[in-house]
Amino acid sequence: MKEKVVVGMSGGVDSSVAAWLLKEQGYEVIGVTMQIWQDDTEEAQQENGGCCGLSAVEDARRVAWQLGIPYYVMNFKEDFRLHVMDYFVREYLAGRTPNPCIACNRYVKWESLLKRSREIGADYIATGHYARIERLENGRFSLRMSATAGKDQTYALYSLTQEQLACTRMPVGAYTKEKIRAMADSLGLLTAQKPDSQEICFVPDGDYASFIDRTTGAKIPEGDFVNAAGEILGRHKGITHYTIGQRKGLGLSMGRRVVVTEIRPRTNQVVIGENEDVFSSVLEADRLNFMAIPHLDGERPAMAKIRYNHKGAPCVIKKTGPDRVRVEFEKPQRAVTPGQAVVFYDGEYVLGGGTIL
RNA sequence: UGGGCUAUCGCCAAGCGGUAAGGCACAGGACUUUGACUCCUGCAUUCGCUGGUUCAAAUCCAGCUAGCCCAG
Repeated sequence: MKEKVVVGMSGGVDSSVAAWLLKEQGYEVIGVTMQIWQDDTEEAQQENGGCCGLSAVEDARRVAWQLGIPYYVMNFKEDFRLHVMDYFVREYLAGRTPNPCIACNRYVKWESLLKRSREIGADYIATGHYARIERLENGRFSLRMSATAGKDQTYALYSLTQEQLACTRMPVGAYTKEKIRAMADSLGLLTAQKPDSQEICFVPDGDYASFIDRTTGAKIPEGDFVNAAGEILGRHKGITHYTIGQRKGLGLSMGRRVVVTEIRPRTNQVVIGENEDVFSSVLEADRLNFMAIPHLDGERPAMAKIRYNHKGAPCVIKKTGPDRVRVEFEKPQRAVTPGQAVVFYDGEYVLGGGTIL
């Protein structure tokens, strides 16, 4: 009896090849595309699909047909709205900078999709992420960076639990992006040449601030740009337009590069300072999840990434509470931003991670 | 209406007779399954206005206009 796996198909190259690889590995594969934000009525479906757009369903359906596997579309709009879009808006209004992809992975892709997949008899779920799931000597499951150096997606997956990792497959993690495309090409998959997705999928035009305005139904109020001394430097377009370390789009010509150093939702102020002011050697994080280790005892050295595209920096993690750690970097890091995730690594393996406070 | 100073891209600012630096801002692109960051490209045929001197002026001269400062 073959083991059954549900592959989340986004309509892109990676998940297309993932489905094929699993079939090759002997699984009974079922293709599923998660409908998460597309408006039923909105037919203005641009070619810009992101990871879950319009053409996504058609492309995924065709690939499934090419591979000869059953294919379904599952509706996760409610979960997505609740755990991703609402969270996204809430965080920005609170002056923090959310990472919607991480929330989507955790709540929608793994919680909801896994649950629904089990309901239809699947043993596993799989995705086209560039990461490897491995079982360590200590018996725990962990994520290992993908074989493609510059294309590692473990950062966005740090919140997966042991149970979730145990029943997940990420077949493309063992290959390079080039190799995956080459496979898609030789298989004649129509998604072979689709460009990588990017930006926030539910904000195709990239104007997330306007998206927040539309969602809340109210224009986010303008406010003052101030310096550390409290002097007013100008007017900002609403705190949702900014994040720590940002220097573009400020509209301030101070004669030198100037950046956002702090966002104060209470007073609706955005603090401006020098680039040097935005470097920090320490950070605090909570909402922790551990992978390679069951929990943290005392302290331990590690490499930490504070954003998706961060090379990682050496640090020491110190437990400061039941669900709280203090991270001390060897060297100051630029723009440690509340709301973003900090993910710890031991070599290529994910130790765990949390949300920056 | 005595005296002095200054007027160069949206902002700041080089230039001092030889045919308009740079920075910031802005725009476009690259990068990127988050926001940012970073990188690349673009951005004054023109120097407050009008004349004059000169082969040649943003650069010298004159007048005008505007702003600032000091005296009244």
